[in-house]
Amino acid sequence: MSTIQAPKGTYDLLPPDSAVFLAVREAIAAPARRAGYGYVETPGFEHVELFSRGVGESTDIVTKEMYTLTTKGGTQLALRPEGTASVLRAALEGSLHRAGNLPVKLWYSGSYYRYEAPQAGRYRHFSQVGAEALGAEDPMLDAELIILAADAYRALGLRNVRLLLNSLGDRACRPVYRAALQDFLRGLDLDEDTRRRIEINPLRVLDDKRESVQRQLAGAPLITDHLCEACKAYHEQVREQLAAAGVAYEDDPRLVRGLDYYTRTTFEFVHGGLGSQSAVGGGGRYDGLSEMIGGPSLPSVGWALGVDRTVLALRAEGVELPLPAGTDVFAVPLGEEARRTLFAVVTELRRAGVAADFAFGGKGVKNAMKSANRSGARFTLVAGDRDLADAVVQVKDMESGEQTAVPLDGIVAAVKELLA
RNA sequence: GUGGGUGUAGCUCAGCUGGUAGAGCACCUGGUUGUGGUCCAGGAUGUCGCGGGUUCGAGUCCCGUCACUCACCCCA
Repeated sequence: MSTIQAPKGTYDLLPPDSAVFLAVREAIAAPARRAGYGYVETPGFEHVELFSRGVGESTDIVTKEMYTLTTKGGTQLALRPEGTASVLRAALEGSLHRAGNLPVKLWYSGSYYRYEAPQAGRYRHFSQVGAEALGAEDPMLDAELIILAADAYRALGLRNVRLLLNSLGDRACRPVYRAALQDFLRGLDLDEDTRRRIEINPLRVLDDKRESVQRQLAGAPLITDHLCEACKAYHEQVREQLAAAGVAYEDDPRLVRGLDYYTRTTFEFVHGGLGSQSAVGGGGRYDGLSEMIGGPSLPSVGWALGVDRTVLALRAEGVELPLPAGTDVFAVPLGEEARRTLFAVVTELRRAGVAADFAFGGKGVKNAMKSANRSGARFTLVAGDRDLADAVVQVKDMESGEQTAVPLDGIVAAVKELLA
């Protein structure tokens, strides 16, 4: 046991579990890639202002959850707490929006950092896969993204993911609603922190999970009743497309997300198996974000799905992903000459596309066979002096236990044939 | 930041009102001079989180401390 441990709130991905994470990442990204989303990768840290202006000065993320650092030159940087602002910044900086092909569709996968008290499903270093579609105001685009996410969860075999849907309105109708909500909230019996939140970001009070607060919110004005005609029509079209695609959703007029940049469509995928957390993924439209970080008007929509939380959800549902075997063939040599010969065969097999491994370390046969068994290989190649004298290799089927001699000079083709 | 729970073998954990540490699994060796998974026989393994105190004696009681974990807040 080493004295130095991983920092609080972080985790290592080790075999065999790491294979599940890899598969989840791949499964979440796959639908987006098929839908024309290109891969984007941005730095792990950015200028602090990107997040303070983008994500919002009043959000928890910016006020208390960012890892910030000052460079030797005095530049204020922050480890990225989320992906959208970075991706938008990168797209603007790379002028992707001027290539004349809107929307710009991008997907990404990476690590994010928030300084929070860790608990089940919530880490200081976490992993998410995201997709963003920049520069188009089209309800079908909102629907496309939601469908892609829903399809990703379905492909993974998750059955109990629920989709919550809401619209937060736009520049025209949100301020009116905001004021109405503030009026209502000011009349409630709330603690000091929450009262402050009423003035800064009243919508987020709706998100408070405390029973004492929720009870008082029963009669709160709903955004749904305050949407302008344009927003109402837009939202209706998103819902229509989801229904047409067979994606089940629940209208949740209380759904508010923790980032300030959302407008109109917002959604959250929730799951009951994550401890006290519920969101496995979420996103929405952010028509004003580009301007907030100094860019042109670029109405956009996107989501980010948590990889670790998706893994938790899979575990909670008892879903076992079909993971490809790591090793197809395992070679067990007996003696020095056989070591050289079989090592060459293993190299050849790998070059021919067969996952092959070798008994390293000069272990005894019994031990080497044990390694072969643990590798999960379908076949084991065994060879010693006797076999080499006959120019053959013993090919053992690890399921049936049957073993047959195969000529050495046709071994790769023969093994490929057996695996086909 | 605040509260609860837990720290004993590689892993999961047992250890009652204090008497010098245990199980299952995993691991290793042999039964099988060149064969795994099953079976049988045998074997190794611990600063009982750390520091202090009480005691003839502490894994067990007391104090402190650290770590992990869950929950509040918030979110992926």
